[in-house]
Amino acid sequence: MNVQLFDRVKCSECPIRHRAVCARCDEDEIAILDKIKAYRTFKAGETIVWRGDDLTHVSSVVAGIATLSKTLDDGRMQMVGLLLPSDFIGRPGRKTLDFDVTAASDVTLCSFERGPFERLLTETPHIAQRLVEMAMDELDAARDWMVLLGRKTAREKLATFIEMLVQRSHLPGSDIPKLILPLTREEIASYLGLTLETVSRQFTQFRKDGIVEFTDRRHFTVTDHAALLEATGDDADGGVIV
Amino acid sequence: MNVQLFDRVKCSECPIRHRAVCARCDEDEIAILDKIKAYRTFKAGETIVWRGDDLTHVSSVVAGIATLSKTLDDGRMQMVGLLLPSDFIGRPGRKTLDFDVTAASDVTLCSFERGPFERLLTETPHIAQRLVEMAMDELDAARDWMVLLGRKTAREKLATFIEMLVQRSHLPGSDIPKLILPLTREEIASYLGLTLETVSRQFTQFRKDGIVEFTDRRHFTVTDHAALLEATGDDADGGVIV
DNA sequence: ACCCTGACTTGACCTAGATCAAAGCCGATT
DNA sequence: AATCGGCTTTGATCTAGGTCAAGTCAGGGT
Repeated sequence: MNVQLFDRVKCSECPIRHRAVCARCDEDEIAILDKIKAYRTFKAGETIVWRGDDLTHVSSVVAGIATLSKTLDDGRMQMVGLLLPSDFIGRPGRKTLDFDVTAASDVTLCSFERGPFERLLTETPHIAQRLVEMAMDELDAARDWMVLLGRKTAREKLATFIEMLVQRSHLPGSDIPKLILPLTREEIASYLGLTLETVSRQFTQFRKDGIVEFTDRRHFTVTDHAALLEATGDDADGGVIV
Repeated sequence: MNVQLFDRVKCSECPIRHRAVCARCDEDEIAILDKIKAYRTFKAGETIVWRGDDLTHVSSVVAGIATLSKTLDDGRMQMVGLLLPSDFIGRPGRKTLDFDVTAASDVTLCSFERGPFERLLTETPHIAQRLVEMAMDELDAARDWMVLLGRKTAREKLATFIEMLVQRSHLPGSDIPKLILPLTREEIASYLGLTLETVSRQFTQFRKDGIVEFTDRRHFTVTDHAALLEATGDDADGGVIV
């Protein structure tokens, strides 16, 4: 993904136009955003926001993947969120974040200065509404993750993680889930409350079970989606009765 | 807590007047709420809202304690939130909840019918703002809990739970934390991602370590608050340097 | 007073996943 | 093409916390 390229993209052609914080905006509102937005990019591994730092910008992720994580004094780390394209960084009424935001891959953000953006919020209910909606979705996701962290086995955790990738990257048209693994084993472990060794072992098991197939370390396909769902430990059926 | 009593309480004398969803309302706005509110009570153990059920009312907890919990098909359960007085049940733009809400003790709610309340929301920014603020706080709490569930030891989990009780029930004036344990060992275990036996063992350990002292099963005092903080595993010092 | 009953404690044992340690693998660098 | 340095895999061992199984305790009802 080329920054310079993105720099010239109009909102109307933006890949996340209909999912991001601007999703509900009409043409006039988009025109305002278009004027005050600025793309920013971060290399894989760079920290986008430090916990507690003054948030100069709020942003939408346009491309790439970022992680939200918290660290205990002794170094133990827990990821508390994963940002994929269209996800938002920043919160109404907060100047700081209580976690680090890190680029897991190269990341392109569509950013707004916080001050102007918050002023805009008061005048543009479509943005405020969408922001609240997105925050509510995050809260739901956080609670699902609490169940995963508190009660699921290592196998169930990894299955749930893979299924989440399928859900989030599966475009309604296509049907063969060919996936890119956006995180290292260590990062996945941090997300799932496991160690990297356990994650690796579970991947191996899924391979042996014929549930996934790797082409290389970062690319794989789900070869048995039913078995994957079964392995998540969640209410498996979405209403399908045979 | 007597229902009949509460039925006659004016908002202006309500114990949660300045912390609940109505916290920012002025006298005129409160007058409107006062007219459409209704108290409802639930006995300990009763379910207040079933996951997925149509939410007829939204409510603030006035007295008592309620739990939010999710259950996996095979019965494993994880609490995903604890509602204390002033906490809110219901969400802007949602007709259902994705978890069960259960009365852990006898509970008194201040309820509004969902329809009228949501209409009110659009006209009363003070309520909408406060609701968003409270949701954001919940999201923060959920993320802290993810760290607890994913990375903390049993001892750290229980210490964090007790410290949370201290924080939430410690009125700024008083200074001897004499606490009521609002949950059974099993419920605490469900909240902490542990088993009830482990919770019991850790309580015993804290007793032996002289950190807490029980008068009976539900009442105790924190006798060594510094040691309690130390045991939580969090950044212990709130800036205090000796 | 005396059961019940449900909540709690304690002990013995077991296991999933952590920890420690050693290779493999692969892309980047020279 | 050889070396290097991050990842990743795999194996051996350890342990925190789960599981199973007795008790113990306290309060409420008859």
